Amino acid sequence: MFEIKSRIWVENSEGIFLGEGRIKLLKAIAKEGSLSKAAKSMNMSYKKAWNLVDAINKSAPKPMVNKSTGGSGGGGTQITAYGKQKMEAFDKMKQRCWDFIEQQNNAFNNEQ
Amino acid sequence: MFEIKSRIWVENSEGIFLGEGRIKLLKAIAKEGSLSKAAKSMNMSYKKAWNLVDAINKSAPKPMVNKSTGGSGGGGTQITAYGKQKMEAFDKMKQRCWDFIEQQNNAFNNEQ
DNA sequence: TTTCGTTGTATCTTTGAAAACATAACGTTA
DNA sequence: TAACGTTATGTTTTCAAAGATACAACGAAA
Repeated sequence: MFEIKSRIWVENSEGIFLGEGRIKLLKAIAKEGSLSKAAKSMNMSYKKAWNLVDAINKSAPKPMVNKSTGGSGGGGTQITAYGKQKMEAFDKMKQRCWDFIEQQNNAFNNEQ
Repeated sequence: MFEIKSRIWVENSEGIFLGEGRIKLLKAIAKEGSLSKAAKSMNMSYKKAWNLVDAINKSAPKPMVNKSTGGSGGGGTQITAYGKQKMEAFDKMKQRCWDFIEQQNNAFNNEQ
């Protein structure tokens, strides 16, 4: 029995905007309140996480995160309202695609 | 304006069965009649092509290709009837998924 | 002004995948 | 049996991505 798998992401002219890994990181940032803690919670190096957020920023038409350096807690990173909206839009879109692809399993396995 | 991109492939318990690259190679084999010519036509090394076909064989429940070594033309590789059927099934399934994903572009770009 | 936990960068090392290279085995035909 | 163009397989090299390490900059609070 075969199973259809897929990867889905969103691009614009500036490059990749959101993908499954980036969404996972953004969710961790929203939960942890900082990029370094988010990276740690995912067992990802800080540098890799920083590069991902940097790439997101470069392709995003409006800021996805607010970063602050220094201050009482050392700083931190928050997701903007725009960022949250795009994250939700991605998740919904991905789910619709997954649901559709799931239906295709039967078609592929039964096709003569 | 964002664009949704995707990669789609088919697995079973033995590993990856068919993906977009494997389908492209199988089509070249069907056209050329040999693995080495197919690889050359795609600017792919023979070894890489051979490894791909080997992986396909290992996950396929029934033979996808008939290979012969030696003989008049040195041998060759043909796609079996089963192979052709699965290639078509994959292409149709992929097209349905792409059509659906294409529709999601608007939904993602317009979502508030 | 010292401390703290962040963000921001640079550099070096490791690792894994891809490519490049080399060569054996095969079987029909001449 | 020699030649040919395949398939089959092993070895080495190259290269880019990932990871590891180190350290500077920041700014509020004590």
